[in-house]
Amino acid sequence: MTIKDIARLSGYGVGTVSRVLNHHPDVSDAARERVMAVVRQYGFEPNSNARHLKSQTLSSVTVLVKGTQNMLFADLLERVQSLLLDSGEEVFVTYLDEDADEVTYAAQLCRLRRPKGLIFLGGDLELFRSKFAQITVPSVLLTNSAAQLGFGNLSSFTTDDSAAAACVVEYLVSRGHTRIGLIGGNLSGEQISSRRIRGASAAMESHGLAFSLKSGYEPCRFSLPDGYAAAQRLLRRQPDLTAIFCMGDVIAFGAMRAARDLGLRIPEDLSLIGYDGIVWTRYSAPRLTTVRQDTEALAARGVSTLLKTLHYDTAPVHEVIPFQLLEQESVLALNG
Amino acid sequence: MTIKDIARLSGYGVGTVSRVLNHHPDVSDAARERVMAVVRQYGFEPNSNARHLKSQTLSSVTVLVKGTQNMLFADLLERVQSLLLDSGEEVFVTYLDEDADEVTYAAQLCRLRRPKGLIFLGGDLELFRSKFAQITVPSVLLTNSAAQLGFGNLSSFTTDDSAAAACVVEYLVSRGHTRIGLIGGNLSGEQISSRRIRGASAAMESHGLAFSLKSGYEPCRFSLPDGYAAAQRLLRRQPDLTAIFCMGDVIAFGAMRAARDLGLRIPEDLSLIGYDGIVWTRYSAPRLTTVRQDTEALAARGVSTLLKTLHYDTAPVHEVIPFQLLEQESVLALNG
DNA sequence: CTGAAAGCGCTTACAG
DNA sequence: CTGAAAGCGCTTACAG
Repeated sequence: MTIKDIARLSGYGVGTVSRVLNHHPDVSDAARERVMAVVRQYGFEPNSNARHLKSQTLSSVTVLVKGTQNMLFADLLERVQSLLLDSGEEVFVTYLDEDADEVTYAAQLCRLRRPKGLIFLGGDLELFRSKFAQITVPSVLLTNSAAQLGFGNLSSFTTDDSAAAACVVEYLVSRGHTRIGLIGGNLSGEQISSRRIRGASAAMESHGLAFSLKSGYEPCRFSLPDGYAAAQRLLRRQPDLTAIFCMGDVIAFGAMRAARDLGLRIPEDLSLIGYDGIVWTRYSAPRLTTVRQDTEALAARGVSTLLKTLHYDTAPVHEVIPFQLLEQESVLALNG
Repeated sequence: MTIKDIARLSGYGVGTVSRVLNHHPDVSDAARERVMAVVRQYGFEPNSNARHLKSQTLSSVTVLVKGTQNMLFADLLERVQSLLLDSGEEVFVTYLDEDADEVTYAAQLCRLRRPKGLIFLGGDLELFRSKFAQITVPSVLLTNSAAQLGFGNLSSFTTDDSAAAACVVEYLVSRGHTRIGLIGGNLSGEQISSRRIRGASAAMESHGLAFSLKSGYEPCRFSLPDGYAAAQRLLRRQPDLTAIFCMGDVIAFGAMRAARDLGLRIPEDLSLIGYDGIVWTRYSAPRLTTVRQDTEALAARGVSTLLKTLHYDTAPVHEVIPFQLLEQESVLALNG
């Protein structure tokens, strides 16, 4: 069943059928109705390859997810996909390793697949700076800011990671904590987590707390086992810590288990604070105090901006989405 | 940059270039080397739409994930995608709602996108029985058995859900539990969970335990909030339960929180047992006793079977992958 | 082993 | 408003 069959069956030419299918205005109502009747009768679906070939028009929106274990991205992905589908866009999802080069991958994808737009869930700014120029389709980066990069086709929406991390430290200090450790993410490049780490360590220094990245920080990937291992290393090295700030909730839950296996109670013996605000933080025992990123707003703003830049030629948008310190049960007040 | 440019630049015709690109044997070494040199020099990538248009050859493998919150599928997806990529297959992922009609969706996808193969992560057998006939590409169903359906292009790999559920009940009974509740999944249709529920309730009956689906079972979706709500309903109705068997780990963690909010300690006041064996079960407090599905084997067997049926015309395969009862810390021995 | 040519199923100026 | 025709970038018999 091709457009030719529909033409024959409806008594019109293929041109007219094509125009009806593409909601072209210059078609008579009679033709539109007749053609659609036949299309519906046979359940005809135009061949996507052929359509994109000729029109050189671009196919679906592709979402690149950096890291498979990061529940924050799972949450964002669900929202993004559902918003996109609601707008009638086809969605293509690809998972990349947390340490993969998402920009090079995306560039190759563009050559092969000609997506009409790209949404990055997570991204290393250093890679964007050096390689994004080869990508020409409208793109949106979520959870990191590309404002400084100045690409005409790249918007971004992010939490103010540095402020949020500082806010966490303020909170811990206000609860009497002075020996605070840091776990998770990576300082290399400009990964999402690097601003958090820098923000937190700067805040500690501004409070005159003795903190060195070398002894008070352990990098790790965003997964339970990695959080577990990092917390063990840190707690062995610095057994007198009263609080650990983890750069992701998943990491924090790994750390929670590690602390318990070392005989520590949460929060009586060790306070723990996460980042992201995934659903699990509200179901754990204790419930995890964390920085809640507004995934609803991130997804909504990201998708609507992408759709806009897909249709009109608007300038890129860069926004900071407010976060919220979600005070729950995993931090003990030492002073009160 | 098209194949024509490569032809011009290499001094050969487009036919020869195409043959080189497709590893066709009837090409001279000289032509192959010359063409590939030009291809590499310009980083040429053939247009995927055009390629698939003419050859009517099929594009990528599509993975349909039923349910976004189900961590078991996240685990399977990661493995499946990585195995497929290792074999040089393009992978396309689509998420569907837990209650969506995956077969109708897949059929439409086949018409539009012409995937070369399909992998279903979860599926309702009733939908497969009534509608899968319209799908003609090689397919694999994971975590449910399609053996009884007899489709020539549908393989399946699953845990023996009914035996596993019976095993859970045996285990609880052997620990002295007699008042056991059931949470999660859906009895309607032939969802993945329906065998578990039937297997468990049959095992209880065979032990002469008073159990009625009506009062001892609460259906729910695979998510933390749904598990929470279902456990609350069940515990309010049946406050004297000593154990609850949850049809998924995510549900069990929701139930754990609900029990605690009702003032119950796990496992001292209430034993909890899950299903799936997701990573979180090994990091929670208490660690969750659960049925561990062998995701590594499910993914490996599923992918290798799909690849085989993609290339040769082999008969479908249906296998039961052994499960393991992972005894951890969430079940109390009442008789010990 | 290679080239010229037809054709995959659609879209889109171009006439009318 | 509509049709006939060219063409998107590739693959694949068909000759040679």
